[in-house]
Amino acid sequence: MATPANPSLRDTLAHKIADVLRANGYEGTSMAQISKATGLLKGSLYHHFPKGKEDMARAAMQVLAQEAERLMIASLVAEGTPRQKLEAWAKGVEEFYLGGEKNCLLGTMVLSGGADRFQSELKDAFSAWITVVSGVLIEAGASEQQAPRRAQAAIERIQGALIVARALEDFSGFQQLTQDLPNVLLEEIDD
Amino acid sequence: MATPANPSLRDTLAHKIADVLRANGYEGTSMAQISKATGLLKGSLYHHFPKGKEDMARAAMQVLAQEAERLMIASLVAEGTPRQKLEAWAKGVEEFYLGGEKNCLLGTMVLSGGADRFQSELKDAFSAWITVVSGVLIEAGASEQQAPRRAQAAIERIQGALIVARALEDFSGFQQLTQDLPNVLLEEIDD
DNA sequence: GTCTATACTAGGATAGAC
DNA sequence: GTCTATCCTAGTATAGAC
Repeated sequence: MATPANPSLRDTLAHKIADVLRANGYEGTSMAQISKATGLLKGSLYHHFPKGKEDMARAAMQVLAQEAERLMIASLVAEGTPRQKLEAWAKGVEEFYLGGEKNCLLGTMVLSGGADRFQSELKDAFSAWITVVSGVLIEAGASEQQAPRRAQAAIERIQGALIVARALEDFSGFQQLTQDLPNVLLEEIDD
Repeated sequence: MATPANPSLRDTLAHKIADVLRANGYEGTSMAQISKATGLLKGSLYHHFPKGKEDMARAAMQVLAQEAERLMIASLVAEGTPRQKLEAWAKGVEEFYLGGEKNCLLGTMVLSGGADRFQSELKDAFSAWITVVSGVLIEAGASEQQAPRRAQAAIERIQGALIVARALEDFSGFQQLTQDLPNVLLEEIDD
């Protein structure tokens, strides 16, 4: 199951680790911070993540992928009109990133020294995300050429909005974005 | 002058350091990497940047701000129609980020552990950038409410496109963006 | 202005007791 | 499964010769 009712301890830890990584980046996160965030001392962490920090980051990416699936992707592949799906998606985006206050772990990894280490995971995650959004746009009447471009543009905008919001210490731009997303994506769908 | 004909050694070093920081983030960049990139041994670097790594990062941000001024901002405040300015700007964006292959130091800082340390600089830099682009949009007939939002959206998109391009190992999306930017910004300017 | 040498800390990781 | 203790390296920074 994507989100089990009784999450394993490992998953619970991974979730806390994900929070630290989202806030500080891969190289910017130390074992000491992880220890503090999880309440486990260093030695104990290696019991759950034998390969150390890289292992933890991978687990963090996995649990967040599950949460993203639940909050954002699921609505895109559910029943409903394209507009309904995109509106549910936008709402999930808002929730997943806590109105812009939590960074995207993927984006953070790309810019914080994890790009080489996790290249294939990052590529796959973004590709998959673009593909699903693109599918809804095709369903809404976009051309096979237009749809993926438009989907990628939307995801780019989300990534950028998170950065700019954090820099400006003003999250209204991100919240504005999640409100506008469905309309922007469906606008002039046939050109 | 923004870009002196004979750049000081410190500026030359700062530029090389900026490249490393753009690629690896603040916490992801070590003195060893900086030493290799500049050709100076650690001890020598402290002669030019007494306060160490933080000093170097600040200097890197300054020289890149100058380069950004020259390549991107200058055209926005020069003579010409809004469209001409935005087209020159988009070309500068393409050049400044080397078609998407070089990250934005500002965005990188935000996500790689430099957000707290350089908060005020990051805020000022993004604010200034948004303001200048917004000015051109107002000149093009956008409302005082619409212009800054649209400008911020464009800058968000640039930031996000850099991340996604790097993750996908495909820079065509970024290049597409720089081509479309002027049209997107001027589209339906009066709503 | 650059070098060598060195100090010192923090970071990641391991072994083994409980 | 968590702890303590320890190892080792890499990290930042400093002092002082040249």
